[in-house]
This record gives sequence, C-alpha cells and structure tokens, in this order.
Amino acid sequence: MAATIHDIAKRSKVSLATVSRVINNAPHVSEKLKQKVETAIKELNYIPSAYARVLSKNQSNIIGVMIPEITNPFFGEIITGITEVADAEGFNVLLVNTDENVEKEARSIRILREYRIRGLISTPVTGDNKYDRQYVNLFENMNIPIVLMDRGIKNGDFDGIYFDDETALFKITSTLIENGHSDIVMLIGIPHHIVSQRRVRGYGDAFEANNLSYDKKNLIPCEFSIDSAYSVIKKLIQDNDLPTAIIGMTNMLSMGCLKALYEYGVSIPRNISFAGYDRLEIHDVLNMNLTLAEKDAVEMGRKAAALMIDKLSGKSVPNKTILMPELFIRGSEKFPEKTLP
Amino acid sequence: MAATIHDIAKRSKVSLATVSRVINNAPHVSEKLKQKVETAIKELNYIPSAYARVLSKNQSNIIGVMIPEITNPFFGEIITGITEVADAEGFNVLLVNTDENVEKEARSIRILREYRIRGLISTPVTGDNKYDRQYVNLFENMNIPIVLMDRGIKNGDFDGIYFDDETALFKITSTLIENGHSDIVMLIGIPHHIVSQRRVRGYGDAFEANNLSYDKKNLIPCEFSIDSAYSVIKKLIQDNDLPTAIIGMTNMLSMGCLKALYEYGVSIPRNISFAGYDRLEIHDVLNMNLTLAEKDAVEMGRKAAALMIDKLSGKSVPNKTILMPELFIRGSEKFPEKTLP
DNA sequence: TTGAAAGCGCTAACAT
DNA sequence: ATGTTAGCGCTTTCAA
Repeated sequence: MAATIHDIAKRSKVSLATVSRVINNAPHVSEKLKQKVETAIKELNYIPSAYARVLSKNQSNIIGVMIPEITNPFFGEIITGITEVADAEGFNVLLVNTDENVEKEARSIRILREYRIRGLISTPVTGDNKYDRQYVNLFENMNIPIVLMDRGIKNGDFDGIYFDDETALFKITSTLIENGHSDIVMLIGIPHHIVSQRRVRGYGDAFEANNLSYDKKNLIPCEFSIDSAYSVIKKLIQDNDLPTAIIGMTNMLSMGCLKALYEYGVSIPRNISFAGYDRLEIHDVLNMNLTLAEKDAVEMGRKAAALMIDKLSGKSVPNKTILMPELFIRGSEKFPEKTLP
Repeated sequence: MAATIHDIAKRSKVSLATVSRVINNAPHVSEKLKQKVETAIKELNYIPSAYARVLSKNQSNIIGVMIPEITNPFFGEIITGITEVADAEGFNVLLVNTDENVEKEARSIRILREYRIRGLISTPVTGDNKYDRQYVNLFENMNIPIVLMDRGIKNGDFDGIYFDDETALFKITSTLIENGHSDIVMLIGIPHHIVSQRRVRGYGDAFEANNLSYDKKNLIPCEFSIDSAYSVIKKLIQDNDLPTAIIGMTNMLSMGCLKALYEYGVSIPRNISFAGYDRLEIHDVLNMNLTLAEKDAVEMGRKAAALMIDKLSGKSVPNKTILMPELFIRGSEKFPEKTLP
C-alpha cells in the first residue's frame, strides 16, 4: 500500500510528531531533521492521506457543489468560477450532478454528507412545491453553511447569489413591446417551477406597464429542454400559428425555438422577432444578431464561492446577492417585415 | 459535530459492532436490534463518515477523473458517461479539471492521491514531449489502474479508449478530394501536440492515396481555441487567401473557423467548402448541413468506466479500445460554385 | 527542539 | 447473535 507517516518516521529516524510537523510546515523543527524527513518523503513517494487527516482534525476542507445539469454551459461556467476561487483559498471541491432529478439529489446529498463537506453550494432541483419543505429540512439538518445559486427554495430562506430574472424578463418583454409587438409567445417550461414563475411575472408586468394585456395562450408550458421547445415551435409553424415575436426564457428553450425556426426557414427578424434570456454559444459563434439579456455565470460561481468562504471564516453576514443580467439589443427584436404565409 | 457510531450504539444500547453490522447490512443481527439501531440512526440523523470507513478498510471507493477542459462539451459528455456507469457500480467519482495546464495537472494528481483513488481515468495534458517521460513516471508511481481517454501518452503504453483520429481525418480529407478539392486548409493546433499528429497524418495519407500532394502552408498552426482559429481564418479572408475548403480538426477549431466565415459572409458551400471532426452543438441546433465525422463521447465515457471497473475487479486484460467516428455527409463538402473575389 | 501517546470514527477478527 | 478490541494514518496535547 501507500507509504505512511510511520514509514517516513522510521526511515528518517525521527518521531511521528516531527514528520507531521514537516508535512504541515509547522515551526520547531531543526533544519537537519527537516532535510532528513523531506528526503524520506521523496524517496518513498509519500502523500498524506486525506482520510487520516480529516479524521484526526475532525474537519474536512471540502466544499460540496451540487448542480442540476452538468452539460448545460451555464453550469459549466459556474463550476469554473467556483473552482477558481476555491482553489485559491485551499479548498477542494466535490462536485455532484443531480440531473434535475430529486432522487439523484437525495443520493448526492448523502454522499456529500459522508464526505463531511464544510459547506454546500447548490442549485437545488426543487421548484416542485411537493419537495420544497423536505429540502428545507434536509438542508437545515446538515448544519453547515449553504449558498444557493440561481434558484431559491420556495419555503426556505437561504443566502445565495441570484439573477434578477424578473427584471430581465421585464426588460426583454418591454423591448419587444416598444418595437410594436403584443403577440409574444414565451415558452415557460414547467409553470409551477421556480425557474418560470419570476420570469412570467416580469413578462406580465411589462404588458401591464404599457397598459396592455396579453393572451394567456401565448405562455406555453413545456419541458426545460431543447427538444421540447423545438416541438412546441414546430407545431406553431405547422399550424400556421406563429406570433410576431418569441421569447426564449432559458438558454435551452432559446435553442429549441431557434432550431425549429431555422429548420423551417423562418428568418429573424424578417419573418419573426426574437429575444432571449441567458447567453447562447451558438450566438457567440455565429453572431446571429440576437437580442439577449446575458448572465455572467462565471461571476456567479466566483461570488458563490467567495460568500461560502466568508461564511466558513465566520464572517457570516446574511447575504443575498442579486446580479443584474445585461441586455444587449442587437436587432432581432425589430418588428418583422412580413410574417410567413 | 455530526453523530457517530458511538452515539448510535449508546442510544440503542447495543455494541459498536452491531451498529456497524446494521449500517452495512451484514448478517447476524436480530430483527429487534436492527429496528432499534435504525430508529436511533433516523433520530440522530446519522450518516457514516467516509473518512473513518476508508481508514479502517484501507481502501476508498473513488475513481479519479481528470479532464483538461470542463467547459468543452466533448468532456461534459464523457463525464456523463463515466458517472452513469460508476454510479451504477457503487463507485464515487472525484473530478478534477486541469485546464490543459501541466502545473494544474500535477496539483490535481496530488489531490487525487491524497484521496487514495482506486483508479484514474484521464485525458492527460501531455502532448508536449518535454513532459511525457515525467507523466509516465507519475502514473506508474501511482500503482493503480489507469485508463486513458482520447489521448495517449507518447512514451507510455496505457490502456484506454481512443478514437481513430487518423482514419477519421483520412475519410474527411478523402471526401473533400473526391469533390474536387486539393487546396484544403486545416488548422492543426500545436503541431507537436499529440492531438494534431495523427490527424495530420490522416490528412496527408488521403492526399497520397489519391496521388496528390498538398501545400504544407495549408497546415496552419494555432492555439486549440475558438479565438485562435477565428483569428487565423479572419486573416486568410482579409488577405484574400482562402482555399477552396477548410477542415475543422477539433470542435473548438471548427467553431472558430465558422465564426470567421459567417462574420464575413463567406457562405458554405456556395463560397467555400467545409468538413469537420467531432460533433458541433451549433450544427445540432441550427442544422447547418455540415459534413462531420462525429464522435460518441458519452459512449467513450461509459467504456472508460467499464474498463476501469473490470480492472478493479481483477479482470485485467490489456485493452485499448479504438472507437470509430461516424462520417455524416451533409453537403458542406461540395465544391463551391464561386469563391469570393 | 523533539518525542510519546491519546484520540478521531469506523471495520473486522476474535471471543463469548 | 452480540460484544470487545485492535488497528487504519494522522494531529495534537503534554512531557521531556
């Protein structure tokens, strides 16, 4: 098996305590012994056991990170931001993926607890009311600092970093209204999900602020996936039921909408207008002149990790940071010249 | 702190051994005691410590996964495949990201060793000859099963799952040649990097097989990034130096090329032809009729995890699996009607 | 400056 | 079927 502190002690003829001091750069070791120990460490290719260390110190240095969709670039960027800060502060990150699945979430939390994480940074699956109370309990039982990202828990009050989804959708919708739109379709995912509720409110408020009302049929439920959004828009096209504008409420929903529109040759903004929420890699690459309210996910990750580290060092001021997405007007919001037949 | 096995034993008035048996579903526990213990576990919200368990068993159940680019969807899919299999087999995954950086790689390996991983699944940064020997030593010193993905190590001989890059590029290039091309630019990244070498060979072999020779200037070095590829192609456009066809040798390089072409209105395949290696989300979404040799990265992840688990269970047959990417001919390979001015 | 020894939470061999 | 106990590899008093 791997070398242990005993092997090092024996080979360098010092005590365990001295070896431990050398490993941890602790004071009170003579240069001579230090050299001997370091030589032995190299020769035996020794690496301390995280397990023994945690056990004896009764404390890990792991921050748990739980995200719902590892292949979504939004979360990829968040992870980048978190690890950047955690690395710099000497914390390890244990990453678990829940696939938007409550059972996987429960299993993931168990694993994180087995590893005695110091704090949890999470975008919980919740949003389905049924599980809310349960998760609030789960989190509170963990008795460690919690930082939520992007989504709150309905019946809980947790610190975290959020985006102002409501204002973002208000701005997006207002922009479209100012361009003459009132027939604006928005795919809203699962209606009672926490992700959709604030955004729908922003949408509605924009109409209200302009003394307009909207057709409730324009808020169309679907799954939060590219495929589902694609199917919905495809059907609108086939039924000749397209509005004058579409809002992509999340990056995945935007991609599904665009996929259908492109497949059927519905051109933006010649035949239909479009505005979306969150960045889109396809836009970054192809410069499609899409009007987008963009979120800085890397920054969200950094802020979440920084907040966690504050909490772990006792600076435990309550903190809910609201980040404001930036709206880029690029042309796709313009009223269409002529809608398709 | 968290409850321990002692707390459970005390509360349910049994011995530590009995609690341990219940936790591990071991035999020889009466139903009555089992109930008592389970009740106490629930009441105290007890979760066993991974650290104590690993320490006493002298063995972790962690598979280390080291990848170089967490935001690259290719690796995102690989992770999905690995965790799918690892979860099913009861292994935990510790994921580290090296950012294609040798120092981060070294630090990551140290962390993985601290956590006493049972095996390592990795796409090493290597490719720079300078570090090869060093990594071979590092890996061999770890004394655990190693499974490499996608890239080998030049001076080492490790089991793993690879794609047949050479044949893929041979097919891609041949397809273009058959369509009348001979002026074919390929961005090759860093020339001595292991990622480019086999692919360049496939490119060259296709010319040879057709009794043609190619202009060495058409193999253009760059960084392995969207931005770098973008700059190179942009310069070709501005210098009015475009070939009749471009090959995107990786997904990132493809995106950079496409970005520049789209920005300058160079249309595919009207003004220039294109063929690429690896899937492209922008293509999946927008159906750009790109001819692509596509890799199944999720499958690579599954196979890597399965191979690792075989090794861990002693079925240690040497195994280098070569996956064949599938070539989809979609039209972008056709010879351009007219190249731009 | 150095070392001895107790203890962290669990498993497993052994005893009852 | 149940309990006792000796480690696992490290840290941390406390003594010397």
